Amino acid sequence: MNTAEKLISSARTLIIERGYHGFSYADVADVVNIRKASIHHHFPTKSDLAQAVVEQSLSVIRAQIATLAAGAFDPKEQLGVYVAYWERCISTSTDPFCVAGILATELPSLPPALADVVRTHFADLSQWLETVLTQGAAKQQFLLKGSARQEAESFLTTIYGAMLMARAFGNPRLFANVVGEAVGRLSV
Amino acid sequence: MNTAEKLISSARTLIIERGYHGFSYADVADVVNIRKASIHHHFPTKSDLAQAVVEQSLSVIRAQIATLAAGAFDPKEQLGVYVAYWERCISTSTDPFCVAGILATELPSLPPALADVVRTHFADLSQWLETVLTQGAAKQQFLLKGSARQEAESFLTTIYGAMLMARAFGNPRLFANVVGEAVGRLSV
DNA sequence: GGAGTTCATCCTACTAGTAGGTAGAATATG
DNA sequence: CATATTCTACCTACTAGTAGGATGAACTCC
Repeated sequence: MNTAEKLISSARTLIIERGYHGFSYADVADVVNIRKASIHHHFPTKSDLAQAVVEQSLSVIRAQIATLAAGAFDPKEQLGVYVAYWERCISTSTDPFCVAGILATELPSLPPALADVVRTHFADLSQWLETVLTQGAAKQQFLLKGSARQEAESFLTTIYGAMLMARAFGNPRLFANVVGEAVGRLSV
Repeated sequence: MNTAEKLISSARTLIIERGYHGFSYADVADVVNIRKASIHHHFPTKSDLAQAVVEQSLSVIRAQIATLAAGAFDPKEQLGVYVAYWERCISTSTDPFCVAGILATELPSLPPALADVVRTHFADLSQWLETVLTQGAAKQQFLLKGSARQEAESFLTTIYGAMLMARAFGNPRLFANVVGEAVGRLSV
């Protein structure tokens, strides 16, 4: 892992723990063991650093969307992998929150360029989910009560709400319980 | 409205917009039109001020719990009032988020005393909701698929998740849509 | 192949500005 | 008078960001 990657990684962890306004270059410098000023060589501003963190997550989502466009995939399996990913993150407490979720809370006070990336993250994520649900319904894997768009919004509400409630109640298992029920409701 | 109340009110608005780490005494001083140092007379520390904000919300919840204990109440109506309150807050953009929800996101980085009040807020809120659901099920107003505790956790997940998604997607109507569906699922 | 040059990286030392908080005097208010 | 409230003035610690230099690896050119 090169320096830039280390900076992104530690910034990600810090944002998840404390939010954008809750961490500083000094914190990152301590973790990566580099001088504060050196961070500016890689990321001129704090917003740039945070943007890089979100863009890293975004690239994963975009890769998934590309897989979808490529054709053959199993919608139910894709949704399962997505849910399992977060269940694992939260139950093991390694990055127990989505960085875009934390930043979304702070959206009105974020630098405009960073806010844009966060909004793009949710736009792309919901587009991916909508496609998965549409394709899954066509294959009789899912039973949608409303439009794919509505169902995607509801499902993301559950995912992000459950992250927040797991944190509020100090109970990582809450996530798996609540999300598991939502998946069950979606399945035929 | 006396000075302390003004301070609490503006701190509430600022926390909702920017989070605990995103506002300062200088911001509050600007809004209330008072010197920064004068705030310390009413609230010695920033944590004290934020605690007062959460405790104000908490007292409303506790009043509701007391109403429940007193006996006669209509569970379905109580839930309707709760949901309508937030729908109004979010659609009119006057305090479009629950202050405890914002602070819950920041929980790991909050001063311990403040974190305690936030956790108490969620403990009391879920207790209230659990009672409402239990009583409503007894009166055949609600149909619970799991335990009242599980249903309360799921419902709060929807409420707080929908607040977050409404902010992330910049669409206040998302809240009413998603929460409305959750209420429908609960109703007989 | 050696000399000069460019470039990325990281450093020390610094800036202006803001953070939360304090001391003590001035001013209201009962 | 006494108490509550607000003020000016200040403090220390920290913020993001900058200036300018040291190091060393890679590239060019004769």
